[in-house]
Formats: sequence, structure tokens, C-alpha cells
Amino acid sequence: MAENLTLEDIGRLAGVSRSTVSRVINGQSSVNPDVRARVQAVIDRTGYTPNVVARSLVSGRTGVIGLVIPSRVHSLFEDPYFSRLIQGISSATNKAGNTLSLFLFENEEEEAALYPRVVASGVLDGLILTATRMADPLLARMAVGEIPIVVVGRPDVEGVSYIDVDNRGGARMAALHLADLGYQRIGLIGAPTSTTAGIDRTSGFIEGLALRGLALHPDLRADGNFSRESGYAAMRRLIPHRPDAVFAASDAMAAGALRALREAGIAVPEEIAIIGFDGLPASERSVPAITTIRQPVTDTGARAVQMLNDLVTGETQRPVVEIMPVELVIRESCGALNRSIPAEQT
Amino acid sequence: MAENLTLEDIGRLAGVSRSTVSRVINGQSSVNPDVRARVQAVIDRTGYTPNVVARSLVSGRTGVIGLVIPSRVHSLFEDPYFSRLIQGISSATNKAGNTLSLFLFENEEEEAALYPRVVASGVLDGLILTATRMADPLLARMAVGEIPIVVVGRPDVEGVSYIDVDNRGGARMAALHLADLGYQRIGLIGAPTSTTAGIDRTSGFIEGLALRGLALHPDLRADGNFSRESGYAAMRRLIPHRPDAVFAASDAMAAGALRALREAGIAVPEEIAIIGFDGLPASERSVPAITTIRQPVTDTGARAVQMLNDLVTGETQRPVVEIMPVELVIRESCGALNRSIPAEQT
DNA sequence: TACGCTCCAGAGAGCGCTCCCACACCGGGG
DNA sequence: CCCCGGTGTGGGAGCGCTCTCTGGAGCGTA
Repeated sequence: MAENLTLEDIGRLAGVSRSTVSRVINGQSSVNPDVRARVQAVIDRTGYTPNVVARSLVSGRTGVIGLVIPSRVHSLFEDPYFSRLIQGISSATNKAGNTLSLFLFENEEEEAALYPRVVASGVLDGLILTATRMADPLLARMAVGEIPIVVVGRPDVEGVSYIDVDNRGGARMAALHLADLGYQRIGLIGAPTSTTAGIDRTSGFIEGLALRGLALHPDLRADGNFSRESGYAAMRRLIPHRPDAVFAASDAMAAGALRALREAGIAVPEEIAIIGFDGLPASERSVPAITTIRQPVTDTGARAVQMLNDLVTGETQRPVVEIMPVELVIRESCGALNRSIPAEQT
Repeated sequence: MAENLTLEDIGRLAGVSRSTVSRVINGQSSVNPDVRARVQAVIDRTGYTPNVVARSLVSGRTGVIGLVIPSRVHSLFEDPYFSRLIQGISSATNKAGNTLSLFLFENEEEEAALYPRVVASGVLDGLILTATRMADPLLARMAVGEIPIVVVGRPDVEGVSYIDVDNRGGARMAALHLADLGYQRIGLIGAPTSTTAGIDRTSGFIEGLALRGLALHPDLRADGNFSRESGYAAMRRLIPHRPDAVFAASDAMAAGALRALREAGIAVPEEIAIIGFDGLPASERSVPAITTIRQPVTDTGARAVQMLNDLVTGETQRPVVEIMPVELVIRESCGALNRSIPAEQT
């Protein structure tokens, strides 16, 4: 059924004009109830669905939003972060009645082709950019463009709407949690300072230590690149300096650190405390279960869609910024449960 | 630059008509080289990009293909299988110059809304369906529809184009590998028989055993649901019956089985051999590294896009079926490396 | 010189929709 | 009785493109 019917066809079948059918479909008021019912009956019977392409041509809106995942994170796509982000975004687009186009790039040429091919060509109402790096050329090109964009994660330029989790506040929480448990020689396995998340988590952590009169000794800092392997390597560098607690700026790095400690025969949390960041499901299943700062990835994705839609409809105009709250999840790896110290979230 | 220029604008700037500009853009031959150069210069200078929506309205093609991941696998989306499949599909769509829309559904209502909202409305040139189940209502609805579809994985109905990996042949290989290594009490951790992949892997495995004069004893079979946890549980049920080798129909289940064996103090491969199916990267990193049947997930996705495009352009008409070859990857968990038995791939 | 051919460019129609305007109809007030 | 306003409906224009048709220019041939 329903093959290529047009408004005109429905009108003919219902004995009215194209315009009236259009009004019925779009729920406009000035239609006689009897006529409306008659038209609706024909629509239901034929299974007619408006051609969205034609509609888009007139309205200038396509109802399609794009999600860009740049080439660098290609290999990291198996990172559950992106799966969850996509889920949140997809769910929100479904609810909002628009469709999601995914742009997963393999190299910079493909990235560069994005602008002429899809942005300028008018298929997209808006764009969500993820994982922008410092001085991202893609972001620079897009930001001047004519379609609204929302960046997930804090970009390093001004004037663009973005949504980020409270990396700084979360890292501060982690530092306070460790300090309040009485740890003194607190180390850091930092995320790369080539990312704003890395910068924010590091600065928040140092800030938190400072609030308790502690400082981060250079020997007790080793940076990784978010991955499990890099966390393992970083922990091995840290072990000789005997920290009594370590904040790893990602759960994957925390898991790697745990492995390094297990191999070295150092008990967690008895001899050293570990706290992560992300709140990945896997962090709960590890032994010991990792205390972490949970970030609301799915919600962040959903909220990004809402922000973008507001931008598209013109409800909001200026660049908008939103920071999602994070949460301290106390599990086994810091020893807080044994010490019965009140679990506060500051 | 380049804000909402039309063919007419470019024509005016170049001193020619709309039609001529269109001919230049679409590379048609009957344009005077001088005129062509002049028009091209204006296009380059202005950064003009054709409006694809208008173009689609005329041509009836949108260049967009949809990828449907149904609600059931929602929780499994973190399964690397989907990440890799999406990568393959995305890469192929990028190369083919079309765009990919992702439909990730949370529940059946959303699934049901797909048809009127996007299929009938004409935004999609074609559809790739993944992970269809037995008697999939979604598939039943789509298959009668007017747009081409390609299913990834063997569907349980006739007359629809699909691409699948050689589950049966791969499982047969696994059985032969174990039998040829001299194992006698060979068990199975099967995939659910509610999926065609589960059915095919089980039947292929039994077939392989039969080729070596072996049979699958009912006590040595325990089915799981592809997940690590289910593999763990299945192995625990199998242990009392003392198999000397087990084929797990997914790498995740093989990993779960490995864990159950480690807990039971049973050495792999010394006391029992384990072979998996999938070829996930994680299977290589486990201890011991899991011998497995590798399926070309990314290639499968890419090929699905090509099949769909051929269907869309009308190059192929009848339902097409393609089976991707799989490959035996010999690692540590079957003991083949120690026994220096020639590693053949049948 | 006249004719026919090829080559190239422009004008028109139309894809299916939305929006705007015109107009018919009806009832109430002057 | 006419005029006015509101209500409901139809028709036209136009979104930006592609495709077909028409026709002028330039050339060769008889």
C-alpha cells in the first residue's frame, strides 16, 4: 500500500483540495470537523505518509541531526563511552521525532569532506561534535558555519555551545575523598593534557588536594592516555615512589593500575587506595570494585540533543554552556567502607 | 561564505542560465569548455554547494541509508560486534558518498514507528537490518515495503537479501580442529537457538564432529546467550561431566568458560581445550589466548552497504545472498601450538 | 544560396509540499 | 437592504533542483 501517494491524490479521494489535506495533516484549526474526519479517513485507509523531502525543501528543516566522531577516536570506538553517548543521543532524537546521522571518520580527508558534502548542502539541521581536540580544525571550520552545533566536552575555543561533565568538580571530589580518608602521599595518573578533560581533571584534583593542605609531588604524577595499558604503565612508574593513594583520571587507567599493583603484590585498598573516573559498568565488576566518579554519559548525550534542538528552533540564540553533575561512587578500592567514614559527596 | 546560493545565483554571476550551471555541476558533456571554466570559477569562488534536498525531490534518491539496531540488543550495544559492524558500514557509506542514519531503538513502539516515520516518508534509499530474531515483526513489515533492504545475519524468512558469515562452516572447522587434536569428549557451549547464528553454529559443530565419527553427548551441551556470564554458568554445568574440550559459540562465552575453569583449578589447555567464535580482539589478550573462529565483521558491514547500493541503483534485482568466509585462528587455548600438529584451515 | 546537420544554451515544466491570498458563504448590525 | 467580519476552502506561487524541449549559431554539402 501507500506507494507514492501525494497530497493531491488524497484530496481527490476525499473530494477536497491539496490545501485542505495539508491543513488536516498539520493539525491546523480552520477545517470543518466533518471535512477533517473525511480526509483523515482517507489518510488512514490509504496509509498515506507525507514526503518529508518535499516538506524539507519548503520548510528548510530536515529533522536530521548529525553526530560526528572524528578519526582519532576511531580505534577507541569500542570504548563504552561512545556506545553510551550514542545511546543517549539516539534515544533523545527518537523522542524528539528527528533522525540521527552518524559520521564516523577514518581520516582527515573524510573529515574535511564533511563540510561541503553535508553541512553546506543543507541536509542537516544541526551537528553534535564529540571529542574535539585542542585547536581542532574541524571545530574551527564548523563554528563559523551556518548551522547550529553543540560540542560534547569543553572545546578550547570561545563562542561555541557545549555540554560537558563536571570534570574539575569530580576530580576535586576524588581528591577530597582520599584526603578525608587520611591518605597523605596521594598520586595522580593523569589524562592527557592535550584534552580539556585531562586538563580539567588534573587541575580539579590539585585544587582538591590544596583544599586539604596537600600538594601533588611531581614524583607522584604519571600521565596516561585514558587506556588501560597506559594506566598499567603509569602505575609501574609510580610504585617505586610509594604513594598511599592514587587518583586515576579514567576507570580504564584505574583498572590498569590495579593490575600493576596485583602483579607487584601490593594489596588494594590495604596498602594503597585507588579511585577512578567515569563510572563504567566494568569498574563495578573488577576486584576490588573501583571507587569512582560517575559521569552521566547517556544523559549528557540526551541533553546535547535538546540543546541543539533549541538552537535549531531559535529558542535559544547565544552560545549555551551546560555542565552535568558527577557523582562519587564509593566502592571497595579506597577502603572507605571498612573505615566507616561517612560517605559524603561534598 | 556560501550562504544559500542557488543555481540561479551562480548562473547570474557567470552570465549563463541555471541549466548550464546544472550541466557543469553534473559533469554533462554538452558544455562549451570556456563556459564550463567560467562557471566552475564562480562555483569555486563562491563555495557553492548544491542543495541536496531539492536534488532529492527531483531524483527520488536521498543518498541516505538507514541502519537499524533493534531494541533487544540495546543492552548489548557495548558488544564490540556492533561497534565494528557500524565502523564497516560507516566506512563504506563514506566511500560511496552517501550518509548513514542510525536507528537505535529502545522499545517496540519506537521500532513500529520506523516504518511510517522514515521508510514510507521517503528519506531513506535503503535499509540495513541487524540482529533480526526468529519471526521478526520488524523484518516482516519491512520486507513487503517499497525500499530495498539488506539483512545482516541470516533471517528466518525467504525472499530477502542478506549477508551472513559462514557460521556453519566455522563451527565445523572448530569441531574438526578439536577432533584432529585428538580430543574425544568434546562439549558445546551453544548460542541461543532463537537466533539463526545459534542454530547454524550448533549444527555446523555437530556436523564437524560427525565427520570424525564423534557425536555430541547431551550431557556435554549447555547453551548460553552469547554473554560472558552465560558462558561462565554453562561451563560450570559442564565441568562435572569432564569434557576434554569445549567449543564456545562466542568468544565472550569462551572467556566466561575460562574463568569458570580457572576458579575450578582446571588448567587450559593442559586439562581441557577451549575454542571460541568471533575473533574479538579481547580473545587474543586473555590468558591463555583463546583459539577462535574469526569472522570478518567490518568487511561484512562494508559488503552489506555495497549490496544495498546495488539494490538501490537497480543493478541487482533479485534477493541476493552472500556468505562471508571465516578463519580459524590458532592460539593457546587448544594446545595445538605445543603439539606441533599442522595448523590447517580445512 | 539553400538546406540539413550538430553543438550548445536557455526556457519551461514539474518533483510534493507549505504558505499566502482570494473568495464564497453565512450571520448580524446599521 | 447592504456592508462588515469571521470562517472555511481552493488556487497560485515558489522552495532549488533536473530534465526535456526548443531554437539559434555555425558548419558542410549540394
